[in-house]
Amino acid sequence: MSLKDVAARSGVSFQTASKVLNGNSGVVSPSTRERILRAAADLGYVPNAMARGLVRQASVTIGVLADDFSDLAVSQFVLAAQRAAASRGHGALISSVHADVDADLAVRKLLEYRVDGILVAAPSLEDDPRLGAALRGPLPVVSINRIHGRRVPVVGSDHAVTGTLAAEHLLGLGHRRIGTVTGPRRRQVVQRRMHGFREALRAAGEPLPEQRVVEADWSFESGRAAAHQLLDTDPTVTAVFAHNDVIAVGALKALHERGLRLPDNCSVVGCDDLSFAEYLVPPLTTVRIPFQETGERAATLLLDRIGGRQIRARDLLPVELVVRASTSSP
Amino acid sequence: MSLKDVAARSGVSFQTASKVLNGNSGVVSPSTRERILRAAADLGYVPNAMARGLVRQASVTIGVLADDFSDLAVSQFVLAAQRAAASRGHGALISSVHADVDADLAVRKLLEYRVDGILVAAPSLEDDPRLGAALRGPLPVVSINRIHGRRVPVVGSDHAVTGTLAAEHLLGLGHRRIGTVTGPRRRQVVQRRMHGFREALRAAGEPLPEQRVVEADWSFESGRAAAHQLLDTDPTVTAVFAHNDVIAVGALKALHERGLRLPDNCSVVGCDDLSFAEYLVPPLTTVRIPFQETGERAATLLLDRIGGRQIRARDLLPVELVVRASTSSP
DNA sequence: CTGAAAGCGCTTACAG
DNA sequence: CTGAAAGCGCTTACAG
Repeated sequence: MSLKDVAARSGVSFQTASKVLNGNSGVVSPSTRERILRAAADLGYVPNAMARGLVRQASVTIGVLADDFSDLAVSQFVLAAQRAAASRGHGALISSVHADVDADLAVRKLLEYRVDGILVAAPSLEDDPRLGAALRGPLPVVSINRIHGRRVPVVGSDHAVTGTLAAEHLLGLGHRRIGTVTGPRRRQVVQRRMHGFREALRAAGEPLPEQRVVEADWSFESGRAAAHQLLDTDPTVTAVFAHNDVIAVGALKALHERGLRLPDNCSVVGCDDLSFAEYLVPPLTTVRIPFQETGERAATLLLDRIGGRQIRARDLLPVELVVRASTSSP
Repeated sequence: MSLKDVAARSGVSFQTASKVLNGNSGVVSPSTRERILRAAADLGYVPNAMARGLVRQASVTIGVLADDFSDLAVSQFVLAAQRAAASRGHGALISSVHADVDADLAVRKLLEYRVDGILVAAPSLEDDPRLGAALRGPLPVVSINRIHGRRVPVVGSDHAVTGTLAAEHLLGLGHRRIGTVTGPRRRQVVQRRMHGFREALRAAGEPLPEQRVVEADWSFESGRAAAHQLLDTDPTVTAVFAHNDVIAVGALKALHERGLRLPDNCSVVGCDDLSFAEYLVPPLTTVRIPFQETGERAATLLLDRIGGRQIRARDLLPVELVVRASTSSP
C-alpha cells in the first residue's frame, strides 16, 4: 500500500496525494481532497516512515541508551521518556548496554537508524571513555549521568540535597551515631550524596567517621552484607542512610537477622521511593527521586534541542523526604 | 557521510563500495576492498538503515507493544526481548499502551516505521477488540497474552500449573482452610490459575468456598485491602495464595496490621518471584514465572517467524515453586 | 488547483 | 573485477 495506490484510486498524481495526506489543505479542491482521504482510508494506507525520514532527513525517532531497564528506577525513567516522546510524535528505539554488548555497538546501531537524538540513562558507564567517544558528533544528546569527555546536558536530581535531607531528618530525630551504606564509591551520584550527607553531619557537630561508611553495589544482597559489616564494626550506630531503596531492603533484612527491631533499635532511611517502599514492614522513610518526571523532562529537553532550541546544561528536579515508620527517635 | 563519500575517497563507484561494505567479498580485488574499508573507517561511515530498509523492504526492527513496562514483570520481559532482538541484529521500537493512547494509534506508529514484526505484552488489552483489529494483516505477531479475535502465537507459562503448585504446596504443609487473593477475574491468567488451584483443592477433598476468593487488581494496596476482606469474612483461613508478589506484599502488610505473625499464624504464597521476594521479612514463598526467558523466547520466535519459519501456536515455559519462609505448617 | 522532476541513500540485478 | 541503471516510497521546490 503506497501513495501511488491511493493516488491511482482517487485519480490524481501521487504527489498531490502526498500533499493532501500531509494536511496541506487548501492546496487542493475540497472534492479532490475528499476523494483522496477516502481512498487512503479505504485502502488502509499507512505512510512509510523510512521513506519519509530519508527525504526529510529526520527519522522522528529518539534513541534511548539504558543500563539495565529491568531496574525499577531505570524502567520508570525509560517509560516516562518514551511516553513523552510519543506524545510529541516521536518513536523510541531502545538499546540496552551491558556486559555482553559494548556501548560503541549500541550507539552505532542507533546512528544507523538515524535517530534524531539520544537519551542516555547509563550511570554505570559514566567513566567509560568509549561511550564518550561513541557519542561525539553533532547529534543532540541528553543524559541523566555525566558522560566521559563530553559536555552533554544533564537532567536529574540534586544528589547533595538528597544526602542532606537524609542526614537532617535523622539528626532532627536525635540520632548522633549515624552510618551509611553507599552505592559504588566512584559514582558521581554516590560522591554527591556523601558530600551533602557529610556536610550536614559536620554542621551538626557530628562528623562522620570512616568506619560508619560501607560500600554496596545497589543490590539487595550487597545492602544486607554491608549493613551487617557496618554494625559489626560499630554496634552503637542507631541509624542508617541507604543510598537506594534496594540497599535499604537488604539492610532491613540484616537488622532483622540481628534481632534488631525497626525503628526502635535502629532507624533506616532509603532513597528512591520505589513502589514497594510504602508497603515494607515497617514502611520505609526515603528520599523520593522523581524518576518519572526526570524521564519526561529529559525527553522534552531532547526534543527541544532537536527542534533547534537552546537548552540549559543542567536541570535538577527537586527531591523530597518521605517520612514513614522506619525512622524514629533513638 | 554517505556511500558516495566513501566511494569518492576510494576511487570507486558507490555501488562497488556498497558491495564491499556489505561483506560481499571476493567480488572485488583485495586492494580495492582494502581501500574502501579504510575510507569508510576514516570517514566514520555509518550506513543509513532507512535507505537500506526502503530498498530491502525490511526495517530490521521489531515493535514491542507493552502495557506498562515500569512494572517489574513487564520490564524484565521487555528487556530480555530487546536483548534477544539486538543479538540478532534487530532494533526494538517500543510503544506503550495506556489510558491516554489507544492501541490503534500505538500499532499504527509501529506500522509506519514498518517494523518487521510485533511483540505484544499487553494482558490488560486481551479483551480489547480494537487491538485485535489493529493487529489484523500479514505482519508477524507474537504475544504473551491472547489477542481478541486473532489467532497469534502465544508464549508464556502454564497458569493452571501455577495455581496447582501453590495449592499442593499449602495442602502438603497441612493447610485446609486456604484462601486466595486473585488478580482481575476477567483475565485469562487469573481464570487459568484459579482453575489449577481449585482443582488441586477439590482433588484433596477441600473444595474452595467462594468466600475464600477475593479479587484484587495487581497493586500493593488492592492486595492489602483484599487480604483484610478475606480475613474479615473468614478468620479461620490459615494460608493465602496471592496471584502475584505485589499482592502478596500487600497481604503481608494486612496480616501484620492484624497482628498476625508469618508464617506461624498464616502462610502466604506469592507468584512471579520478583527480585524483592527473597528479601522480604519473611522471605516470600512464591511460584517463579520466567519473565526473562519468556521475553527471550518470544523475541526469538518472532524473529524466526519473520525469517519465514513456521512456529508453534503456543509455547509454555515451566514455572517453579520457590519455597521460602513465608509458608509453614498451620 | 494539479503535475512532473529531482533527489533522499541505499541494494540489486544486469552489462561490460 | 567494476560500473550504470533502476527503483524502494516518499517530499519539496518548481512549472504550468
